[in-house]
Amino acid sequence: MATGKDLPQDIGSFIRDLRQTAKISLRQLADKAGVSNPYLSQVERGLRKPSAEVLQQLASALRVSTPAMYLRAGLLDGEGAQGVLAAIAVDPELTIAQKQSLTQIYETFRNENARQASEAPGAGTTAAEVSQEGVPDEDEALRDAMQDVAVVEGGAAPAPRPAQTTEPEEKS
Amino acid sequence: MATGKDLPQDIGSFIRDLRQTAKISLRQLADKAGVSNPYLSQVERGLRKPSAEVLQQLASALRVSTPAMYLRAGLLDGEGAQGVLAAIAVDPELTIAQKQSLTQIYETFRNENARQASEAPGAGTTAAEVSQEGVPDEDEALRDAMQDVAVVEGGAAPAPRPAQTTEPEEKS
DNA sequence: GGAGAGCGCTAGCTCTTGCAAGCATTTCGC
DNA sequence: GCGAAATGCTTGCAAGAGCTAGCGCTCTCC
Repeated sequence: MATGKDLPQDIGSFIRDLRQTAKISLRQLADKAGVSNPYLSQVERGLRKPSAEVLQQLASALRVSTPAMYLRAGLLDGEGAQGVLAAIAVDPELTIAQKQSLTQIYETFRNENARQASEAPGAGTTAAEVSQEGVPDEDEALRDAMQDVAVVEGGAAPAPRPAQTTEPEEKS
Repeated sequence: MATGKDLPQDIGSFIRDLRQTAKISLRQLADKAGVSNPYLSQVERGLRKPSAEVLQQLASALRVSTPAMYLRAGLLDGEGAQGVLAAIAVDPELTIAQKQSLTQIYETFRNENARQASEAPGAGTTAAEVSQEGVPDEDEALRDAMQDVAVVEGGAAPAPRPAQTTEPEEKS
Protein backbone atom coordinates (compact mmCIF):
# COMPACT_ATOMS: atom_id res chain seq x y z
CA MET A 1 0.00 0.00 0.00
CA ALA A 2 1.44 3.27 -1.07
CA THR A 3 2.07 5.92 1.51
CA GLY A 4 0.22 9.16 1.44
CA LYS A 5 3.20 10.67 -0.32
CA ASP A 6 2.48 8.56 -3.35
CA LEU A 7 -0.99 9.91 -3.86
CA PRO A 8 -1.51 11.33 -7.30
CA GLN A 9 -2.96 14.42 -5.70
CA ASP A 10 -1.99 15.91 -2.42
CA ILE A 11 -5.14 14.98 -0.60
CA GLY A 12 -3.74 16.16 2.69
CA SER A 13 -3.24 19.70 1.47
CA PHE A 14 -6.66 19.61 -0.07
CA ILE A 15 -8.24 18.65 3.22
CA ARG A 16 -6.24 21.25 5.12
CA ASP A 17 -7.20 23.94 2.65
CA LEU A 18 -10.86 23.06 2.96
CA ARG A 19 -10.60 23.01 6.71
CA GLN A 20 -8.88 26.35 6.89
CA THR A 21 -11.35 27.82 4.48
CA ALA A 22 -14.07 26.64 6.81
CA LYS A 23 -12.12 28.23 9.65
CA ILE A 24 -12.24 25.26 11.97
CA SER A 25 -9.43 23.71 13.93
CA LEU A 26 -7.94 20.37 13.26
CA ARG A 27 -9.57 19.01 16.38
CA GLN A 28 -12.97 20.31 15.45
CA LEU A 29 -12.80 18.68 12.08
CA ALA A 30 -11.49 15.46 13.53
CA ASP A 31 -14.35 15.37 16.00
CA LYS A 32 -16.91 16.12 13.37
CA ALA A 33 -15.50 13.57 11.00
CA GLY A 34 -15.13 10.96 13.71
CA VAL A 35 -11.39 10.45 13.39
CA SER A 36 -8.62 11.18 15.86
CA ASN A 37 -6.96 14.53 15.65
CA PRO A 38 -3.40 13.20 15.58
CA TYR A 39 -4.37 11.01 12.71
CA LEU A 40 -5.98 13.84 10.86
CA SER A 41 -2.82 15.82 11.39
CA GLN A 42 -0.80 13.04 9.85
CA VAL A 43 -3.19 12.82 6.93
CA GLU A 44 -2.97 16.52 6.27
CA ARG A 45 0.82 16.36 6.33
CA GLY A 46 0.86 13.39 4.00
CA LEU A 47 2.22 10.95 6.57
CA ARG A 48 -0.77 8.71 6.37
CA LYS A 49 -3.05 7.76 3.56
CA PRO A 50 -6.68 7.76 4.58
CA SER A 51 -9.05 5.03 3.55
CA ALA A 52 -12.13 5.70 1.49
CA GLU A 53 -14.27 5.54 4.61
CA VAL A 54 -12.23 8.20 6.29
CA LEU A 55 -12.37 10.32 3.16
CA GLN A 56 -16.11 9.87 3.10
CA GLN A 57 -16.38 11.04 6.67
CA LEU A 58 -14.15 14.00 6.01
CA ALA A 59 -16.10 14.90 2.92
CA SER A 60 -19.27 14.91 4.91
CA ALA A 61 -17.75 16.98 7.68
CA LEU A 62 -16.30 19.46 5.22
CA ARG A 63 -19.47 19.58 3.18
CA VAL A 64 -17.77 18.38 0.07
CA SER A 65 -19.24 15.68 -2.08
CA THR A 66 -17.76 12.27 -1.66
CA PRO A 67 -16.97 11.91 -5.36
CA ALA A 68 -15.11 15.18 -5.28
CA MET A 69 -13.05 13.99 -2.37
CA TYR A 70 -12.36 10.66 -4.01
CA LEU A 71 -11.45 12.42 -7.20
CA ARG A 72 -8.84 14.41 -5.39
CA ALA A 73 -7.52 11.30 -3.73
CA GLY A 74 -7.24 9.49 -7.01
CA LEU A 75 -9.93 6.99 -6.12
CA LEU A 76 -12.18 8.17 -8.91
CA ASP A 77 -11.63 9.77 -12.20
CA GLY A 78 -13.95 11.86 -14.30
CA GLU A 79 -14.91 8.76 -16.25
CA GLY A 80 -16.69 10.76 -18.86
CA ALA A 81 -19.99 9.41 -19.98
CA GLN A 82 -20.01 6.59 -17.50
CA GLY A 83 -19.89 8.93 -14.54
CA VAL A 84 -22.65 11.24 -15.62
CA LEU A 85 -24.90 8.52 -16.88
CA ALA A 86 -24.44 6.51 -13.77
CA ALA A 87 -25.23 9.49 -11.60
CA ILE A 88 -28.35 10.26 -13.57
CA ALA A 89 -29.46 6.66 -13.33
CA VAL A 90 -29.27 6.52 -9.56
CA ASP A 91 -30.65 9.95 -8.85
CA PRO A 92 -33.76 9.43 -6.72
CA GLU A 93 -35.06 12.90 -7.48
CA LEU A 94 -35.57 12.40 -11.19
CA THR A 95 -38.43 10.67 -12.91
CA ILE A 96 -37.66 8.04 -15.47
CA ALA A 97 -38.66 10.38 -18.25
CA GLN A 98 -36.40 13.10 -16.93
CA LYS A 99 -33.56 10.66 -16.72
CA GLN A 100 -34.10 9.74 -20.33
CA SER A 101 -34.17 13.38 -21.33
CA LEU A 102 -30.99 14.22 -19.51
CA THR A 103 -29.27 11.18 -20.89
CA GLN A 104 -30.29 12.09 -24.39
CA ILE A 105 -29.13 15.66 -24.05
CA TYR A 106 -25.87 14.50 -22.59
CA GLU A 107 -25.30 12.10 -25.45
CA THR A 108 -26.11 14.85 -27.92
CA PHE A 109 -23.52 17.10 -26.37
CA ARG A 110 -20.92 14.42 -26.47
CA ASN A 111 -21.69 13.63 -30.08
CA GLU A 112 -21.36 17.26 -30.99
CA ASN A 113 -18.06 17.55 -29.24
CA ALA A 114 -16.79 14.42 -30.90
CA ARG A 115 -17.87 15.66 -34.31
CA GLN A 116 -16.36 19.10 -33.84
CA ALA A 117 -13.19 17.65 -32.49
CA SER A 118 -12.83 15.80 -35.78
CA GLU A 119 -13.76 18.95 -37.75
CA ALA A 120 -12.62 22.46 -37.00
CA PRO A 121 -11.68 23.44 -33.49
CA GLY A 122 -14.23 26.09 -32.70
CA ALA A 123 -16.89 27.29 -30.35
CA GLY A 124 -19.34 24.51 -29.63
CA THR A 125 -21.60 26.85 -27.74
CA THR A 126 -24.37 27.36 -30.29
CA ALA A 127 -26.37 24.26 -29.48
CA ALA A 128 -25.29 24.49 -25.91
CA GLU A 129 -27.09 27.80 -25.62
CA VAL A 130 -30.41 26.07 -25.88
CA SER A 131 -30.85 27.06 -22.28
CA GLN A 132 -30.49 30.09 -20.37
CA GLU A 133 -29.41 31.70 -17.13
CA GLY A 134 -26.46 31.50 -14.89
CA VAL A 135 -25.46 28.71 -12.70
CA PRO A 136 -26.74 28.74 -9.14
CA ASP A 137 -24.15 30.11 -6.79
CA GLU A 138 -24.04 27.04 -4.65
CA ASP A 139 -22.32 25.20 -7.46
CA GLU A 140 -19.51 27.66 -7.86
CA ALA A 141 -17.49 26.30 -4.99
CA LEU A 142 -17.91 22.82 -6.31
CA ARG A 143 -16.84 23.86 -9.74
CA ASP A 144 -13.78 25.59 -8.45
CA ALA A 145 -12.80 22.48 -6.60
CA MET A 146 -13.40 20.42 -9.70
CA GLN A 147 -11.45 22.69 -11.98
CA ASP A 148 -8.59 22.46 -9.60
CA VAL A 149 -8.47 18.73 -10.03
CA ALA A 150 -6.52 17.20 -12.85
CA VAL A 151 -8.43 14.52 -14.64
CA VAL A 152 -6.76 11.22 -14.02
CA GLU A 153 -6.87 8.84 -16.90
CA GLY A 154 -8.45 5.59 -15.93
CA GLY A 155 -11.61 3.65 -16.36
CA ALA A 156 -12.70 0.18 -17.05
CA ALA A 157 -10.42 -2.25 -18.78
CA PRO A 158 -11.60 -4.48 -21.59
CA ALA A 159 -13.64 -7.35 -20.30
CA PRO A 160 -11.64 -10.36 -19.30
CA ARG A 161 -12.06 -13.09 -21.86
CA PRO A 162 -13.59 -16.33 -20.69
CA ALA A 163 -10.81 -18.68 -19.78
CA GLN A 164 -9.58 -20.94 -22.55
CA THR A 165 -9.68 -24.46 -21.16
CA THR A 166 -6.61 -25.45 -23.12
CA GLU A 167 -4.61 -22.46 -22.05
CA PRO A 168 -2.04 -23.19 -19.37
CA GLU A 169 -2.47 -20.94 -16.43
CA GLU A 170 0.40 -19.29 -14.63
CA LYS A 171 0.72 -20.49 -11.08
CA SER A 172 0.37 -17.56 -8.69
CA MET B 1 -12.34 -0.63 10.72
CA ALA B 2 -15.21 -2.94 10.09
CA THR B 3 -14.67 -6.37 8.70
CA GLY B 4 -15.98 -7.36 5.33
CA LYS B 5 -18.98 -8.86 7.02
CA ASP B 6 -20.15 -5.42 8.06
CA LEU B 7 -20.38 -4.10 4.55
CA PRO B 8 -23.80 -2.77 3.71
CA GLN B 9 -23.74 -4.78 0.54
CA ASP B 10 -22.07 -8.10 0.07
CA ILE B 11 -19.29 -6.89 -2.13
CA GLY B 12 -17.62 -10.26 -2.12
CA SER B 13 -20.61 -12.00 -3.62
CA PHE B 14 -20.94 -9.21 -6.14
CA ILE B 15 -17.35 -9.69 -7.24
CA ARG B 16 -17.71 -13.46 -7.40
CA ASP B 17 -20.88 -13.16 -9.42
CA LEU B 18 -19.22 -10.85 -11.89
CA ARG B 19 -16.21 -13.13 -12.12
CA GLN B 20 -18.31 -16.19 -12.72
CA THR B 21 -20.39 -14.39 -15.25
CA ALA B 22 -17.18 -13.55 -17.04
CA LYS B 23 -16.22 -17.22 -16.77
CA ILE B 24 -12.74 -16.66 -15.41
CA SER B 25 -11.06 -18.33 -12.51
CA LEU B 26 -10.21 -16.67 -9.27
CA ARG B 27 -6.54 -16.73 -10.21
CA GLN B 28 -7.12 -15.19 -13.57
CA LEU B 29 -9.04 -12.35 -12.07
CA ALA B 30 -6.48 -11.90 -9.32
CA ASP B 31 -3.69 -11.74 -11.89
CA LYS B 32 -5.57 -9.32 -14.06
CA ALA B 33 -6.48 -7.13 -11.14
CA GLY B 34 -3.01 -7.26 -9.65
CA VAL B 35 -3.98 -8.76 -6.31
CA SER B 36 -3.07 -12.10 -4.79
CA ASN B 37 -5.42 -14.95 -5.39
CA PRO B 38 -5.73 -16.03 -1.75
CA TYR B 39 -6.65 -12.50 -0.88
CA LEU B 40 -9.23 -12.35 -3.60
CA SER B 41 -10.66 -15.58 -2.29
CA GLN B 42 -10.94 -14.05 1.15
CA VAL B 43 -12.56 -10.95 -0.27
CA GLU B 44 -15.12 -12.98 -2.17
CA ARG B 45 -15.98 -14.91 0.97
CA GLY B 46 -16.25 -11.78 3.03
CA LEU B 47 -13.24 -12.52 5.21
CA ARG B 48 -11.40 -9.42 4.13
CA LYS B 49 -12.57 -6.01 3.21
CA PRO B 50 -10.86 -4.64 0.17
CA SER B 51 -9.62 -1.10 0.02
CA ALA B 52 -10.85 1.33 -2.57
CA GLU B 53 -7.70 0.82 -4.58
CA VAL B 54 -8.29 -2.89 -4.75
CA LEU B 55 -11.90 -2.31 -5.68
CA GLN B 56 -10.75 0.03 -8.40
CA GLN B 57 -8.42 -2.61 -9.77
CA LEU B 58 -11.11 -5.24 -9.63
CA ALA B 59 -13.57 -2.98 -11.32
CA SER B 60 -11.13 -2.41 -14.12
CA ALA B 61 -10.42 -6.11 -14.46
CA LEU B 62 -14.09 -6.99 -14.44
CA ARG B 63 -14.97 -4.18 -16.79
CA VAL B 64 -17.30 -2.55 -14.31
CA SER B 65 -17.22 1.16 -13.65
CA THR B 66 -15.45 2.20 -10.51
CA PRO B 67 -18.43 4.14 -9.18
CA ALA B 68 -20.62 1.09 -9.61
CA MET B 69 -18.16 -0.98 -7.66
CA TYR B 70 -17.87 1.64 -4.94
CA LEU B 71 -21.62 1.94 -4.83
CA ARG B 72 -21.91 -1.76 -4.17
CA ALA B 73 -19.25 -1.55 -1.50
CA GLY B 74 -20.99 1.31 0.25
CA LEU B 75 -18.26 3.78 -0.55
CA LEU B 76 -20.55 5.89 -2.66
CA ASP B 77 -24.22 6.51 -2.68
CA GLY B 78 -26.52 7.77 -5.36
CA GLU B 79 -26.17 11.17 -3.75
CA GLY B 80 -29.02 12.62 -5.66
CA ALA B 81 -28.34 16.06 -6.97
CA GLN B 82 -24.82 16.12 -5.71
CA GLY B 83 -23.94 13.01 -7.67
CA VAL B 84 -25.23 14.22 -10.98
CA LEU B 85 -23.83 17.69 -10.62
CA ALA B 86 -20.49 16.37 -9.55
CA ALA B 87 -20.40 13.98 -12.46
CA ILE B 88 -21.24 16.70 -14.90
CA ALA B 89 -18.62 18.96 -13.42
CA VAL B 90 -15.81 16.48 -13.83
CA ASP B 91 -16.79 15.17 -17.22
CA PRO B 92 -13.87 15.86 -19.52
CA GLU B 93 -16.00 15.46 -22.61
CA LEU B 94 -18.27 18.39 -21.97
CA THR B 95 -17.56 22.02 -22.61
CA ILE B 96 -18.16 24.50 -19.85
CA ALA B 97 -21.24 25.80 -21.62
CA GLN B 98 -22.64 22.30 -21.98
CA LYS B 99 -22.00 21.65 -18.34
CA GLN B 100 -23.93 24.79 -17.49
CA SER B 101 -26.79 23.75 -19.72
CA LEU B 102 -27.01 20.27 -18.26
CA THR B 103 -26.81 21.61 -14.77
CA GLN B 104 -29.58 24.07 -15.45
CA ILE B 105 -31.81 21.45 -17.00
CA TYR B 106 -31.17 19.14 -14.13
CA GLU B 107 -32.06 21.81 -11.63
CA THR B 108 -35.22 22.59 -13.56
CA PHE B 109 -36.27 18.98 -13.42
CA ARG B 110 -35.66 18.80 -9.74
CA ASN B 111 -37.59 21.99 -9.11
CA GLU B 112 -40.50 20.67 -11.08
CA ASN B 113 -40.50 17.47 -9.15
CA ALA B 114 -40.30 19.31 -5.88
CA ARG B 115 -43.15 21.62 -6.89
CA GLN B 116 -45.38 18.83 -8.05
CA ALA B 117 -44.66 16.81 -5.00
CA SER B 118 -46.03 19.71 -2.96
CA GLU B 119 -49.02 20.13 -5.34
CA ALA B 120 -51.10 17.30 -6.77
CA PRO B 121 -49.49 13.95 -7.34
CA GLY B 122 -49.71 13.65 -11.08
CA ALA B 123 -47.89 13.06 -14.32
CA GLY B 124 -44.80 15.22 -14.38
CA THR B 125 -43.93 14.07 -17.83
CA THR B 126 -45.08 17.05 -19.88
CA ALA B 127 -41.95 19.14 -19.59
CA ALA B 128 -39.88 16.04 -19.38
CA GLU B 129 -41.01 15.10 -22.84
CA VAL B 130 -38.99 17.88 -24.35
CA SER B 131 -36.79 15.16 -25.70
CA GLN B 132 -37.27 11.85 -27.11
CA GLU B 133 -35.90 8.43 -27.86
CA GLY B 134 -34.75 5.48 -25.93
CA VAL B 135 -31.63 4.99 -23.98
CA PRO B 136 -28.64 3.50 -25.78
CA ASP B 137 -28.39 -0.21 -25.19
CA GLU B 138 -24.92 -0.06 -23.71
CA ASP B 139 -26.38 1.60 -20.68
CA GLU B 140 -28.92 -1.07 -19.95
CA ALA B 141 -26.48 -3.32 -18.14
CA LEU B 142 -25.31 -0.40 -16.08
CA ARG B 143 -28.83 0.57 -15.25
CA ASP B 144 -29.67 -2.93 -14.17
CA ALA B 145 -26.71 -2.96 -11.87
CA MET B 146 -27.72 0.39 -10.49
CA GLN B 147 -31.30 -0.60 -9.96
CA ASP B 148 -30.12 -3.60 -8.07
CA VAL B 149 -28.37 -1.39 -5.60
CA ALA B 150 -30.35 0.15 -2.81
CA VAL B 151 -29.79 3.84 -2.55
CA VAL B 152 -27.98 4.51 0.65
CA GLU B 153 -28.97 7.68 2.36
CA GLY B 154 -26.00 9.87 2.83
CA GLY B 155 -24.44 12.94 1.36
CA ALA B 156 -22.80 15.98 2.64
CA ALA B 157 -23.42 17.17 6.13
CA PRO B 158 -24.20 20.80 6.86
CA ALA B 159 -21.08 22.88 6.64
CA PRO B 160 -19.14 23.08 9.83
CA ARG B 161 -19.57 26.48 11.36
CA PRO B 162 -16.50 28.58 11.83
CA ALA B 163 -15.18 27.99 15.27
CA GLN B 164 -16.43 30.34 17.93
CA THR B 165 -13.37 31.66 19.70
CA THR B 166 -15.19 31.74 23.00
CA GLU B 167 -16.56 28.26 22.68
CA PRO B 168 -14.76 25.67 24.78
CA GLU B 169 -13.57 22.80 22.68
CA GLU B 170 -13.78 19.22 23.85
CA LYS B 171 -10.36 17.65 24.25
CA SER B 172 -9.98 14.70 21.93
C1' DG C 1 3.84 35.40 37.53
C1' DG C 2 0.75 30.82 37.31
C1' DA C 3 -3.27 28.17 35.71
C1' DG C 4 -6.18 26.73 32.23
C1' DA C 5 -7.66 26.13 27.54
C1' DG C 6 -6.69 25.41 22.87
C1' DC C 7 -3.65 24.22 19.22
C1' DG C 8 -1.05 20.74 16.38
C1' DC C 9 2.08 17.10 16.82
C1' DT C 10 5.07 12.68 18.60
C1' DA C 11 5.42 8.04 19.91
C1' DG C 12 3.95 3.56 20.77
C1' DC C 13 0.36 0.42 20.25
C1' DT C 14 -3.43 -2.62 18.16
C1' DC C 15 -5.84 -4.20 14.40
C1' DT C 16 -6.62 -4.75 9.49
C1' DT C 17 -5.22 -5.37 4.81
C1' DG C 18 -2.71 -7.77 1.43
C1' DC C 19 0.94 -10.93 0.59
C1' DA C 20 3.82 -15.37 0.00
C1' DA C 21 4.23 -20.17 0.84
C1' DG C 22 1.92 -23.98 0.67
C1' DC C 23 -2.12 -27.34 1.08
C1' DA C 24 -6.23 -30.12 -0.40
C1' DT C 25 -9.27 -31.08 -3.97
C1' DT C 26 -10.73 -31.38 -8.63
C1' DT C 27 -10.00 -31.72 -13.48
C1' DC C 28 -7.61 -33.12 -17.57
C1' DG C 29 -4.59 -35.76 -20.61
C1' DC C 30 -2.08 -39.92 -21.40
C1' DG D 1 -5.35 -45.93 -13.49
C1' DC D 2 -1.51 -42.13 -12.72
C1' DG D 3 0.64 -37.68 -12.96
C1' DA D 4 0.33 -32.92 -13.99
C1' DA D 5 -2.19 -28.84 -14.02
C1' DA D 6 -5.76 -26.01 -12.36
C1' DT D 7 -8.64 -24.48 -8.71
C1' DG D 8 -9.81 -22.38 -4.33
C1' DC D 9 -8.40 -22.11 0.27
C1' DT D 10 -5.34 -21.98 4.93
C1' DT D 11 -1.79 -20.00 7.51
C1' DG D 12 1.52 -16.86 9.19
C1' DC D 13 3.66 -12.58 8.42
C1' DA D 14 4.77 -7.57 7.33
C1' DA D 15 3.30 -3.07 6.44
C1' DG D 16 0.24 0.41 7.11
C1' DA D 17 -4.17 2.60 8.96
C1' DG D 18 -6.01 4.61 12.91
C1' DC D 19 -5.97 5.00 17.84
C1' DT D 20 -4.64 6.59 22.77
C1' DA D 21 -1.69 8.95 25.92
C1' DG D 22 0.77 12.63 26.24
C1' DC D 23 3.98 16.52 24.81
C1' DG D 24 5.35 21.40 23.78
C1' DC D 25 3.74 25.72 22.46
C1' DT D 26 0.69 29.83 22.46
C1' DC D 27 -2.86 32.59 24.23
C1' DT D 28 -6.04 34.36 27.75
C1' DC D 29 -7.41 35.31 32.34
C1' DC D 30 -6.65 36.06 37.25
